[in-house]
Amino acid sequence: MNNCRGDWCCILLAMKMMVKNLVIVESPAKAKTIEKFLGKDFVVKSSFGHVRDLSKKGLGVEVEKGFLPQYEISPDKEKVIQELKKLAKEAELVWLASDEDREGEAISWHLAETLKLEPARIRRIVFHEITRPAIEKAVQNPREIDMNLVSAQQARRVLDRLVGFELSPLLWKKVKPALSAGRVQSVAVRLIVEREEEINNFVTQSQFRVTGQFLQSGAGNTLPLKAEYQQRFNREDEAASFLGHCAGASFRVSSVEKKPARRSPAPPFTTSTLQQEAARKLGFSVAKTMLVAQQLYESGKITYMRTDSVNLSDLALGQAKELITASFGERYLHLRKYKTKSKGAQEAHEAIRPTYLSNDSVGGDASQKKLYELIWKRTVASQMSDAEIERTAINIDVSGTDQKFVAKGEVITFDGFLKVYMESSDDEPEDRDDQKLPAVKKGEPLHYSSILAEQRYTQHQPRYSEASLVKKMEELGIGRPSTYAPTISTIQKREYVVKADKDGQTRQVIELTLYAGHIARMVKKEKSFAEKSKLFPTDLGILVNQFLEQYFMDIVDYRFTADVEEAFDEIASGKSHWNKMIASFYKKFHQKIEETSDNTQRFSGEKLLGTDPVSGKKVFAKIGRYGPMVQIGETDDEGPVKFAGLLKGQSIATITLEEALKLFSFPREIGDFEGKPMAVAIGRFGPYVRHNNKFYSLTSKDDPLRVEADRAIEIILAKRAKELSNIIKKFDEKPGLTILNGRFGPYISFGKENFKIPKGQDPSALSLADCEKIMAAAADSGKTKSGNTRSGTKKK
DNA sequence: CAGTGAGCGAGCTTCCGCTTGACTT
Repeated sequence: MNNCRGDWCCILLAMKMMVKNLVIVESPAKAKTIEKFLGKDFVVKSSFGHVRDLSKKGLGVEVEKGFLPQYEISPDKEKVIQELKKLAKEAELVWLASDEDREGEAISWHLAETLKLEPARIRRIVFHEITRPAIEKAVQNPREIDMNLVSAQQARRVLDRLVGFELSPLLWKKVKPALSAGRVQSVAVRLIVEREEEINNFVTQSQFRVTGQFLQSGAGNTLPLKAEYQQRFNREDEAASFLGHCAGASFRVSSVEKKPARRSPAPPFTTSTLQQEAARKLGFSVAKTMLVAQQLYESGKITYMRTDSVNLSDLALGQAKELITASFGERYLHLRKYKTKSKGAQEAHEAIRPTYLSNDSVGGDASQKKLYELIWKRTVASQMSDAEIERTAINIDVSGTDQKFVAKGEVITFDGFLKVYMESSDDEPEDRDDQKLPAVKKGEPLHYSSILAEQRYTQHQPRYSEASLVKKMEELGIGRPSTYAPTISTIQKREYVVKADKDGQTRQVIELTLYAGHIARMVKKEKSFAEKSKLFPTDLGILVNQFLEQYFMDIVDYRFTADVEEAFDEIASGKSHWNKMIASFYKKFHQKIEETSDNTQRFSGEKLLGTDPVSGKKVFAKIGRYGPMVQIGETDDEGPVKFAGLLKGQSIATITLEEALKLFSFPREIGDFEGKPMAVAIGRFGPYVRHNNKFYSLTSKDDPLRVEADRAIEIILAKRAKELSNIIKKFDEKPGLTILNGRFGPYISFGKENFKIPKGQDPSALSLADCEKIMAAAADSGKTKSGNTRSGTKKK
């Protein structure tokens, strides 16, 4: 509550309180909770994560001095450090309570260094759950900072910096400026590129699947029995001849098999599984899930949302026991301790769970409610009994063949955890075996009502969604709960990957139906499954991946992270020195960087498309400084080389000579409007219409090659109307000054400058004098602001 | 915001992990 607004206030506060014990944790929400447990001799503050990092200038590592890291206080942490320094000075003991993992240990060490704490005043404590007994136990068992673990973190940090800051500039030089590469992101891109290659190389095959509807021969009022023949046919004539055989065959139940089965609940949520389920069940992007989870965490509704642990505290288990017994009864209770399966897991926190399981819903917006409910259900279900199922298989003999029809059914005899929650699957739900089966006896004759032979196509692997990519990365041990979402946004921001939909392709499906002794043939149209919000590699992503695979296979190898993690573990256990580990890696890596830098050409992915019929020059497609483009002619040719950028949706891999040549038709004159010519052209920010020296962007639905005058006029008029509707007020006395409605609310536009209108002022009621006052005030504060703000603030 | 792509050369871009606000033309 005591928000310090100025230095004097902090000093007064510190003098008044004379803090005996200062506890520092990573997260402010955690600090608030813990303070309640510890009593008034303890002040709990947060470091907001790491407080120092390698210098942003240059490598930030002095290679010659045994890879000595050059640490700097992160610009956005100066203020926190100031405050912590003051409190630490007063305190008798400083309790460093960052997480118990590699990064957490390093945070404690950086704090000790930055706050210049004498070792005697430091108490390092750890806890895995935010409960009173856990915190009290932690305070009773302080230890020292584990320098081996800190070394392992420095190795991790330095390795990532060396890889990222040596590879990226090489890409600027060889491929395109402002690109990036790194241990995590480059592998993520590679996964997507390789999946796309698999899909391109996939050859669809089809088979005929035969299913029959059978009836019992006695009273014709029983349930139909849907059964699948256990053999599939490759060719239509084979399927047809089998149906012909069935027309005259007899059918008999050869056996009925019943088997009990169980289904167990999924473990409580980790970051990765929460992202996957929220995507499947709620349609959330990975970023949205994290945003909403953060809101729930900050309002105290759920435990920490960046975790790789499936563990629940005893407190939570107790709540689950109480709730399940009271709501569903003893029989539904089955408390379990789950163990993580992912290899790199560091388990510094609990699984993601509701703070109070007795709240089965919370307030907040719709997204918060839905996500909370999902977490609640998953947590409760994880402590409930297995579902019990009876699986039945009815085998049906066909006279004259040795294969059988099999009807499968499933009956839930005890629902157990299914009463609350069922995990979804990424796979297409292929016919579920949940039909109700009639009671039949062994040896009983059956007859068919219809038998269908249906052409089925094999399907390529699905492309990755954000969430399924996270799942794969977790399996490979690449990235951490705190970086999954940012990594996915980075590879999209670099334009290595785009999120897009793909319509299914229509194809023909042959259906043969045996009904009342006759076979009917039908050809139906079917769409192969469409993909929504999937990750597709771009030309740039494919090219950069090709570059890295060609020259730096070691880095993009799927085992690279796993291998270096092993080396970090050696350091953490004191068996090896971090500088030596880094040195042995760097020698070979840096040599390869130099070699590639000196001895290779620009890497443009150039592809010859054919010859330009007009000039007779060669036409190429490649990646240029500004992205994918086509060019006519080479530098050695006579006359100038011509260039044109690719349109959205076009790719180097698929563009034809004809399509390439059309790109040189810009700017396209498309007639006059209000006495001035209009032209469609392609600019840095996409296709646009130019008219009377003004620019009007085309929408993504417009094809710049096809837009004609009527559509162009529509676009021009639409933009004019929109601009008009944004005008709140104009002043005849001062024509250059307008009050406008913008993305961030109302503002004053004057010449080329813009001024924000302070909150609480009605923009339509402002007089010219009011406007001038706002402008003068802004100019004033602008001056003082630029006087004392730090340079190098973060940009978007 | 707006038609770049040669070549010159200035100055810029970039990594992964830990954490939240600040504040936008």
